[in-house]
Amino acid sequence: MKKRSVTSRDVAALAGVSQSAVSRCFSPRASISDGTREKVLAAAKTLGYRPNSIARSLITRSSRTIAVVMSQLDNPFYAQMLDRASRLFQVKGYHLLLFMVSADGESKGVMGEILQSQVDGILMLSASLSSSFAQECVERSIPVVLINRTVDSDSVSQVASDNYHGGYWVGSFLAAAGHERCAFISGLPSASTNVHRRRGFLDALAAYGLTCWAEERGDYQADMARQATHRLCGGDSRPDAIFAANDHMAIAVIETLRTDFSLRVPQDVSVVGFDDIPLAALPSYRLTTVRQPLEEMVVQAAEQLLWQIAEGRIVAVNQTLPIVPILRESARCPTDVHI
Amino acid sequence: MKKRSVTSRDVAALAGVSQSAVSRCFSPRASISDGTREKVLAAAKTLGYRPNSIARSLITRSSRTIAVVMSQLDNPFYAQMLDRASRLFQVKGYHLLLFMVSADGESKGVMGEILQSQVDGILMLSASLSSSFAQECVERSIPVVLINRTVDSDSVSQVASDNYHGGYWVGSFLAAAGHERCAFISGLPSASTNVHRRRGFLDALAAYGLTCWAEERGDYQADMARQATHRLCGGDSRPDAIFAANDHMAIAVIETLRTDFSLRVPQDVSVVGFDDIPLAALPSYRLTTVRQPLEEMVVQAAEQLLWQIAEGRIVAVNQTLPIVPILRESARCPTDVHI
DNA sequence: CTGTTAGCGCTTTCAG
DNA sequence: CTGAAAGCGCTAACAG
Repeated sequence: MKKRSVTSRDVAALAGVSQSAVSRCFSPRASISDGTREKVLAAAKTLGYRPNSIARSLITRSSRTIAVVMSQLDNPFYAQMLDRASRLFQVKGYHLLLFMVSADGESKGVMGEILQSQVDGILMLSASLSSSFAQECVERSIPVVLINRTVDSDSVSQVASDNYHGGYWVGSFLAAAGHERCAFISGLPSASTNVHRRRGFLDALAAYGLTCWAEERGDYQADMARQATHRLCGGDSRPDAIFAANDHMAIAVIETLRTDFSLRVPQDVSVVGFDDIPLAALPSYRLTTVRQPLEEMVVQAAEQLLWQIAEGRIVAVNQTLPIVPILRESARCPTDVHI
Repeated sequence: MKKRSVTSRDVAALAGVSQSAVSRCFSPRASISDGTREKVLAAAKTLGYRPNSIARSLITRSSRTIAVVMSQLDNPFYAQMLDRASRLFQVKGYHLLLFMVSADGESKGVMGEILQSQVDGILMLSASLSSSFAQECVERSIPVVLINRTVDSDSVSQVASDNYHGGYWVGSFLAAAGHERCAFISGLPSASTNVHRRRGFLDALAAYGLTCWAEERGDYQADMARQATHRLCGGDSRPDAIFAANDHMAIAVIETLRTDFSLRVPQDVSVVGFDDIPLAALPSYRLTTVRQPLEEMVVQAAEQLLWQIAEGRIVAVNQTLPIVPILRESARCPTDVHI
């Protein structure tokens, strides 16, 4: 057991004031005279007193804590998002409680724990939320914001980049450059990001009178993308362009193409990704990709969460942020590029 | 304000039992009859009751929460560690509270917040801890485990890989292969990992009658490593081997060598890293490096933390885990390799 | 096995 | 401005 810690009572006794005076001393906007404050602060210092935020949370009904749910910390894109979110909330006086779930589907158990942990808000970084859970959050008036994932509920906020048009851009870019056998390596089939990127890609291809030459499943994972590349190029004919649903996979595709098939990128096969992770810019890859406004997405999500918390009510907002095509050298370009 | 939530009282009233019966129902090993349990559970379900863990923490003096302090989420090595740690603690029924600090030195403010947040333990992932803080943690009997960082205090536990011998291996490997101008790109000067890797490297070189040809500061950051490479190779002569204090920098070094100086690795310059991040194994790099037992380090750190928490007392232990040299093709090999 | 009774450490009216 | 008093929701003796 932990040894009894120093309480506001102890400080009060030493300072010769009431316990509530001590409390006021550590409350932002409470009226207290300078004299008392000094006595209290002095006593607090000698005793090494720190207000117990658990007790504070219990009474204020606010833990100043945000739950972050995510699944893929190995994808630098989400690692970076977490980094940003953490620093951002820290500045606002909130702490992050981290929950990792398996890639697909939410862990039912985990969501239960989140609810019990009395967080003030929930941030889902590309993790799925069941509508029954969304419902329960609303009932407890805990705001939820999904980043890059949608849910069948009109009560949670969503922030996403324009995945459809990102996919559309890739499709038209590839088609305009004269590619005729465009393949798609998908992300998680259940992920809205994947669905939208794919839809956009297919629609663009169709607009050029093309169909997707082949489609393989990659689940947003590097090693699955590697296998998908093998299926794509192992036969008699092979694609002349591959759109991987994210950069993480696209890098794996490029490596596989070069190493296992001695194919050059983009001379033999064009490769396009999605996200624009730092790695994509390295000379070894020079990956043509679609940049998601990472920073902006986090900022918007945080703002929505914070605003709802301050307001004390749930106001669901759907935001779609514009993407930015990034032209590098991993894909052959149309003669004159129309972005 | 949050709407009043369902409490154990409400459940008790509906189930027609006492409030403490409800409490027992949700406590692991409390004696309660099946009949009562069913009634309570039924009532709880219809009301959507979830025990408030804040209130529970207040009385049990245990938040079942671990603070994780780290600075570099962009380094995949630490992202991976966080991932592992998170899942590991989750299984044990603990939650992680994430605190990001600036790369060097601890944020004084952050450590204060950690103390107030009443965590049961603190895990420092390559983040520094001042001895005064270590002291304060001991006084509150909050166990602390540092991973890959040491602190001048005999009351906190430390888990690290054998950085000295890792560096030593690199030095002797490079020297044995006949390299004569070995350069070192350092990590953070204040980091114990950097100090030990460097010391080992220098000692090995000395054993071969060599000295470090040049030393540049990289602070464990990719872009600083790029600049360091420029300083190293921009002059009249250049090193024939570069030891970067971690893989993250080594990758940047290779890219820079190839792109900005048209140098081949390892024919013109050998490059060795440290960590063995997933990227290091990619065909584009095939980085010779020193693997740290990531999984094992996290497991050991978690065990120590959990054990101390269970025991209720601080027992500082220093663990040094063996490293594993990974031979790939980014560095020229000695004719016959003695590992 | 169950209900009653004290609090955990703090914030927050409410008088003075 | 300050102290006294009443809980926040729950656990943990303690009787019955």
